[in-house]
Amino acid sequence: MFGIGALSRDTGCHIETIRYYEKLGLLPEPQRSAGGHRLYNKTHLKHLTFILKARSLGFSLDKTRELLSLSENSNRSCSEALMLVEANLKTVSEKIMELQRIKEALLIMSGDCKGCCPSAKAPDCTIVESLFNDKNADKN
Amino acid sequence: MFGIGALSRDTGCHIETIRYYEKLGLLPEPQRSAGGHRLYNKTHLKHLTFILKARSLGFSLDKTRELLSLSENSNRSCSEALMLVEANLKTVSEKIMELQRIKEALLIMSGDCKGCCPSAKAPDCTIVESLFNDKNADKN
DNA sequence: ATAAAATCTGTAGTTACTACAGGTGCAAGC
DNA sequence: GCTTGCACCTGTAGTAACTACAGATTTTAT
Repeated sequence: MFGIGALSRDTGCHIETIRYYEKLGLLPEPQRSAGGHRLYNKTHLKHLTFILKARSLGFSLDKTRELLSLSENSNRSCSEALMLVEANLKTVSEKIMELQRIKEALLIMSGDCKGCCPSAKAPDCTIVESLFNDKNADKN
Repeated sequence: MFGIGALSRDTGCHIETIRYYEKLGLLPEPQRSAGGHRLYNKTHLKHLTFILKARSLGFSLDKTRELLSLSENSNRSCSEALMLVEANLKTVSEKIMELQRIKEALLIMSGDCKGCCPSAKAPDCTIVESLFNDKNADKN
């Protein structure tokens, strides 16, 4: 049995975050000392590690909750886990593509500016000018 | 002179978002009709387009505010704009790398699972098991 | 016994919006 | 001139995933 400070140190997860996960029902409520302090065991440690790992793989807390429930429920199928992973893979791939598009555009802006910088005044900078140019702007 | 609905239609930006940008001071306060409705002109349209384009390039609203102020201030230098672009480029590149790390890991998980799925029960799925494995978990 | 450190609860702040609720303005048709 | 219906108004609360307090209490160490 150990306190929240030890759990925080062992996992690298902030104390506030641990309490937050408990409030959301991701982490089971631990025992309490006579004075009301939380007392954890190794199961909690495993549980929290699972959450942190899922989070580090880009799963939302909702999806993480789903994964946790799969890990505890023998009458659910492995294919549900696969579906969650593949949905996340799709989201992540899309984000990468969007960021790559952004990166390309920024590289062009930065390259163009090398020619006008630092002699130009800011309002005449090619960067600023290209932002007034409405081509390619996202329409939300 | 046109109303907020027309500005919204022309830019693809939600009415609520336009009001939100005004509240944040990103968009100058427009004139009002006798009854209090906002009345915009072409300058507002250009301004909002600038904001949307910056946003579509991954700039935060704070950085967008900076870019706007550069666009209006002749005694600021072009190099400030370049610095903003390059800082954003760095952020975007880092995000891409992080997402690629995640994508690799998810691909491995999904590949490993193909062998156990769909016969296994969820708690024994290689995906679930690998999440209990604390190697490589982010420590916040 | 007392001081210091750890922990407690609860609320508010962060980013960039979105979604109401409940009220008023405005323009068109009759 | 009146009514109807849509556009617009303000203000508040909700979203995700936390973080940062304030102010009180408990635990631990001397």
